[in-house]
Amino acid sequence: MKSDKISEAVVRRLPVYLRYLQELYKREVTTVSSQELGLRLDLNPAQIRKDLAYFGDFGRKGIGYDVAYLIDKIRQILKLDQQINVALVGAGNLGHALSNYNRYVKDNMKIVAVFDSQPSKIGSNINTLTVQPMEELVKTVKDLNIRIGIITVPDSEAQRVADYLVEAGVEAILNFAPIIIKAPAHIRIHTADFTTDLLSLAYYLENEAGKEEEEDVK
Amino acid sequence: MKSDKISEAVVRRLPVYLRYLQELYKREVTTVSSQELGLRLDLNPAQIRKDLAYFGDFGRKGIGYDVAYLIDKIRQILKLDQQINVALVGAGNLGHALSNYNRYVKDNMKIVAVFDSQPSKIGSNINTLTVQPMEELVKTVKDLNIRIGIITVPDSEAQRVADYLVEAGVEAILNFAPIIIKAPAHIRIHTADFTTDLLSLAYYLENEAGKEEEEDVK
DNA sequence: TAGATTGTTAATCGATTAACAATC
DNA sequence: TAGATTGTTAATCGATTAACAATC
Repeated sequence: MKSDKISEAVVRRLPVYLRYLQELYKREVTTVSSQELGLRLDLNPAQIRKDLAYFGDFGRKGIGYDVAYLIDKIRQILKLDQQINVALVGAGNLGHALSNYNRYVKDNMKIVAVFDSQPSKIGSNINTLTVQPMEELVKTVKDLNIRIGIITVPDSEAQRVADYLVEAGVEAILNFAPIIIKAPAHIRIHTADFTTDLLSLAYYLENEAGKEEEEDVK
Repeated sequence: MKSDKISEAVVRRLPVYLRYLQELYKREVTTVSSQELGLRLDLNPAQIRKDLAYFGDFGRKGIGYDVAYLIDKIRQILKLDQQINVALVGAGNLGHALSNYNRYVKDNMKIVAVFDSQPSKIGSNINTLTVQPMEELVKTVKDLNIRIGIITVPDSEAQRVADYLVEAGVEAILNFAPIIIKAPAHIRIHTADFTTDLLSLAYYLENEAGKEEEEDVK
């Protein structure tokens, strides 16, 4: 077991492991090897073993990993052994889509409040939650011990919403607006920007037949 | 100018550059340095210069980059100088959210068809598009020259939908289902999995005060 | 000319992978 | 015991950053 600083790449693979382990658990598979995990998750088995070894000796030589035990351990590492309350800011289509994930997430992460600035949205219901006005954000975040904020507002509002969330004491932000948000260093920000994913896909398309690229001659 | 194989990391930064350049263009800024770009985008200026230099000598020493010219060049690199047709499979909330992005995307990437397997959804309208049954996917993709597919169906259907898309001749897939999809090597797949983003955020939260971690003694 | 900034090489840093002793 | 598989070290690979000559 080591205790270096864990790299972000490692941390981002943990939820991937967790998800597949949960699937195995449902299928009543009790043991799994790094080999099998790697095959299914398109990862190098050595990498998986190394990732897990950062946090402890979870496996058994000659046997593999106990599925239930490893699930427990990863949930502890990710701090998902306690309920983590989340605020969703922006009650548009994307906000709706995200709030639906509440039911799937058996992972103790729960959206407990939804905010929007549009008067037409305020007071309406999303699943079991009522959309609150932005003015209540700071108070509600404090009252409900909300620790993570999700931003699904238009780009132009994203930075302002981030500032509110920080003011309210949130520790981390998941930002869906395709802009770089600035916040104090102790706030963890992940940007979930699918326009980047989509546009970068285009690079890998075949060039259309018949289309000559004249300027590449040089 | 080089012509090595360009790494994925580089390609994924191109849309980020493009977006900010477009913002500068709208603000009628004509020239920008790697310094300024780096500051705004939280990237090392040397990295930005290097990224761009893979594709050509776009800047001018002592001056910087011409905004309009660089926008043009990046759009060419990303093949966004031609219209790229996209199919959306899954007309749920997430699908709705994505289809809205059509209007923002002045980038020639356009969702031109929407599919779903649920009878209740088929025939309904999303913006200007009518939801089609899955059975029409292969034919429509061919007829409309659709080159990219976006998957926003439940996990359990995602692999099957991917298979359809591949059969129909799509060249790339953006997958929102949190599973690893298998496809032939020539198909480019990007996974946009925000549950991973969200769960990994939890790792960076402070440990709750008063909570002793007994098992870390060892 | 002096100041600014690129394009590019070399140095550094970090992440992935291979290999294997330990051991179930 | 023989086979399997971990945990970990060493080797490799790749990406980022620093530095600077070229030049606008």
